[in-house]
Amino acid sequence: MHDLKSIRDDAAAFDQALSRRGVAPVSAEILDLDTKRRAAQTELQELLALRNERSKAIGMARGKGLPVEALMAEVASIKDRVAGLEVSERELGDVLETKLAAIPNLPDPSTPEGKDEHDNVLVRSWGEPAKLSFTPKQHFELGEGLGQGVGSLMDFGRAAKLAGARFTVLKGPLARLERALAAFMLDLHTGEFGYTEVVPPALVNDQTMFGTGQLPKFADDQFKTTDGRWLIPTAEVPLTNLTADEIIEEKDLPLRWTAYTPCFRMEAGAAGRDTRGMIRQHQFSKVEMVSVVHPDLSEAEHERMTHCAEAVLQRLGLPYRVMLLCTGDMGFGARKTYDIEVWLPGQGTYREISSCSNCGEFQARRMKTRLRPKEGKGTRFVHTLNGSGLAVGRTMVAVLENYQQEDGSIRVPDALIPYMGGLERIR
RNA sequence: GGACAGGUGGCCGAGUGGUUGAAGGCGUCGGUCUCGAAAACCGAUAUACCGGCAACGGUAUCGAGGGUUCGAAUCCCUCCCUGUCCGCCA
Repeated sequence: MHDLKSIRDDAAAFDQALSRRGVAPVSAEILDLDTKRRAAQTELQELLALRNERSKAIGMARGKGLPVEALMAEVASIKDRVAGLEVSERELGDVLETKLAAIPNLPDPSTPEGKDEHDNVLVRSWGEPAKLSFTPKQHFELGEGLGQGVGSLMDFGRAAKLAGARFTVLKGPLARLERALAAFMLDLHTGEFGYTEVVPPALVNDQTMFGTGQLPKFADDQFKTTDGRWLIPTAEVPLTNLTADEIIEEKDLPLRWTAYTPCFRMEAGAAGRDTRGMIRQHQFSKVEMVSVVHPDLSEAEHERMTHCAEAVLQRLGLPYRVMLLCTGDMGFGARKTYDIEVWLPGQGTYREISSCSNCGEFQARRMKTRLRPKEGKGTRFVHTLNGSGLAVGRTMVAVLENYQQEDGSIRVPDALIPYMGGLERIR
């Protein structure tokens, strides 16, 4: 959500920043609505002031036993005009809100301009893709080769029977691998990086989805329940909204939260993409990191958070690269995003496994999350950040493909062996 | 799901139609006192928006949204949430 004052102050700069994202100029329309709404508001408030003043006078006159008929007639005439102005002020305000709510965040100056993922910029890479003496398999070939029949460790067929396409059933050591990965990630983020573990609701209301920017624009990407709630597409939604409608003391910042939750996505626009395997599912689990920070510190926090996500891959020995997303590939609420892409030997390519975004005050304005500074008066909007630390399903894919052996078995990464009850090889 | 009781400022809590943004207390901040601290005393202490260069003025907000009224924290309706009891249940 954008600050009307900032659009008023420099409409050209606002439109220019939006144009970097390929969004057509909107400031003229917004400012026109804003002007009309403020005019209605000012007139309304003047009338209300008059009404309040006269009403008080009625009360005082009554107290003194003086006649009040003339005053009452005057207030009655004000009332009709108030009703009309209230309607037009509200309608103008609603239109304005609707327009504003659909405008994406402005890109940070350091976000490169570009059309799509081809214009993303390589920031750094870590690890060397292993040179294998055999032709590596893709994760689903490996997974489906483990176990047989109803004992299959990675079972897409029975998942389809239970729920349809884009679901997976994991069993035995692969089911445990999912749990091991999640526990390993949570231990790292809580034990070494200062995040507090949270178990949030996986179902949230409209307001919560609005706060982080999923609504109103992206309703079609979400699952909605019959009682009007939404299945979270990411734990970013409940974690970030923990601070909604709050004024936080500066001394209590930064807030750093992590949660392991299922995530649900329609994948409406992804027909035909990643149809095999568990890269793109309607349900997947993810360990998410969220930070709520003082506005002056969000850039540093963004770098820090990205390193926290990278640390997971480093300890698992999985090669990756960090990409700075261009304006055209960035999400609705972000002003700057790093994607971490892990090397998948079976696919012979890097695939996204984490996305770390600085949303600036964009979400804070939608949520009404402010901070009270130690010094000085008033409040400021906080900055919010979120990042995957990491997508658990995709991390499993990466482990399978990078640790595969020629016989189709999977070596367990050293860091995970304790979490696997000492198991060193999945076969 | 049923019955009852509630939802007031950072917290506790008063307030059942009139000059109440809201008594009182606690907390917090500033000051007096003190070598310093405690205590005591004095003062300050919500948010958003509108108008204004500013000083300042105004509007709204007592869970949310409607309604009644000249005027609503106070009366009516709907919804949400909390508590207690009952039912059910992982």
